[in-house]
Amino acid sequence: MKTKRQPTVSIGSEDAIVQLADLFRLMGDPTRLRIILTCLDVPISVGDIAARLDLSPSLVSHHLRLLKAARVLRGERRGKQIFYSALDAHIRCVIDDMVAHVGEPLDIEEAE
Amino acid sequence: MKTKRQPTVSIGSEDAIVQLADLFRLMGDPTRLRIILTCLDVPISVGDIAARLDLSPSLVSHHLRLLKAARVLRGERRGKQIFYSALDAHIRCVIDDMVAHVGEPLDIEEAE
DNA sequence: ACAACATATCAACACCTATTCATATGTTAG
DNA sequence: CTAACATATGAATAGGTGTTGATATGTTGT
Repeated sequence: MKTKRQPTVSIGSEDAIVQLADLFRLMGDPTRLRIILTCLDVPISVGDIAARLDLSPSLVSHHLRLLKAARVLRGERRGKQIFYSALDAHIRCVIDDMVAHVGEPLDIEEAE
Repeated sequence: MKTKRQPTVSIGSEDAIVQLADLFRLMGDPTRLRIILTCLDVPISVGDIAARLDLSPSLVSHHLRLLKAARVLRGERRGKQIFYSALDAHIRCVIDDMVAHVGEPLDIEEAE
């Protein structure tokens, strides 16, 4: 019996790795990561994201298209505006795990 | 009482976001992600990584430098060879969560 | 219908980065 | 010390990508 659970998708597959890397790359841009974080709490419109993060609506929309295509966020039309929110809770888990990683890696010697 | 635990690092900070994005960006390259995955199981030398992934030792070394600097992997010299392994278990958690995300996001309509 | 607003798309540029090849550093055995 | 191996580093290049500004699409009101 192994302690670690079997992953849902076989990691060895080329396609799976590329798909995973695509998602990580999407979160690897500070602007896009900010947009993701802004959408995690509550659905928010494109204009409000732009205003809160001090970005042009055009840029926000560009990033939202990528995030929507990658199924990180989903957009729901409500009148003129479109409200974006996280598609599921996994992204928050991923971010929390990474925050935990950043928070405590300083127990090894820092030899250079 | 909130259901979600407080993150270890305040996400709102600019530096924290950039640091997180840096880590995600590192995992956002398929070659680097493959290297990370190869090191997760057991410490492995640069040459063995290159051989297993069919990459040049030079390229592997380049990526390992970045991953070591970002504290994703650690290198331990053993004779002529240097064995790389994950610095902590968080990276595996991050990947597992992302795999879970990839595995089950197909419950919403796929309208295009 | 039109006007006003919200969002999306297009093209272009500047910047970054992954890869390759050559070379350097470091380690062990003889 | 030299030779052979393992890894690291440097420069150069090709391809990718974030950002901007202009324009287009879509929606609501009058």
